[in-house]
Amino acid sequence: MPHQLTNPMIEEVSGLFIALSERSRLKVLRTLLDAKGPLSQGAVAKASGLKQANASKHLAYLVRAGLASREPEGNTVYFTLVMPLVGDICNLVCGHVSERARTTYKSLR
Amino acid sequence: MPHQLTNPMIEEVSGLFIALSERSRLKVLRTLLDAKGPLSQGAVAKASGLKQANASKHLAYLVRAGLASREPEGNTVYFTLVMPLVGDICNLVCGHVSERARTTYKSLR
DNA sequence: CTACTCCATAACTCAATACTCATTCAGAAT
DNA sequence: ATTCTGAATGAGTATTGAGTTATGGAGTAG
Repeated sequence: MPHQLTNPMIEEVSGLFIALSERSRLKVLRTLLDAKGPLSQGAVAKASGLKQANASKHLAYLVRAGLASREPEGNTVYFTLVMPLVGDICNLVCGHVSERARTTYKSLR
Repeated sequence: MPHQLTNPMIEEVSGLFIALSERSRLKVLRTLLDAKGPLSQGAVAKASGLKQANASKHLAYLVRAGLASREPEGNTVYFTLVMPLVGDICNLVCGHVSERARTTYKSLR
């Protein structure tokens, strides 16, 4: 049974997609997705090629959006992806994108 | 098997999510989703509460993004959703959102 | 031809936000 | 106490994009 896209839902859905629509944030997500465990902010910044302040903001953003969790430990702060949705969406969308790429490629031959 | 979020893919994925992250565009999508057939631009604008010029831009945007198709017919232009992805994503995300709403609600009692 | 409808586009305004730099703060180590 | 490291935050800048208004074009009806 398909879900209905009600007006109040549009707010939330929009928020979620905004969180997922930014290149830098996607890099952070990929980093967290690859590392299956928690990563410190520094590690995320380094792996995704962002500066410290920027990574900090994007990570905070993801936490606010409910996509990541934050756990301080001593001096450093560890972030983990809140899995179910992100993985599913990535699979779905990446599948679609590569599918489309394949089709486009074929149609150009 | 999970798909890999490669660097070039990030461009595309980002573009797709940007297309899906705007309230007005989501309203247009919902309108097209509800009407299972093609809709004229005017009909879309009216049903989604957007002004003509604005609806025109968003529809053009969706076509560019590969989410809708455009078919002129005489004087008017009909738009249709390119289904598979949009429906799937909506189901996935709407399901997640309503799930989270339910959880939040419960945790507040 | 004229008038009307439907759509696209340009110019503009305005708000949002990504990025950087600099600073501050907290915990750890010496 | 001082120093060092990891992280958060504020100010400032630049960019992006949504929305509106107004105009032009293409098709249709009268």
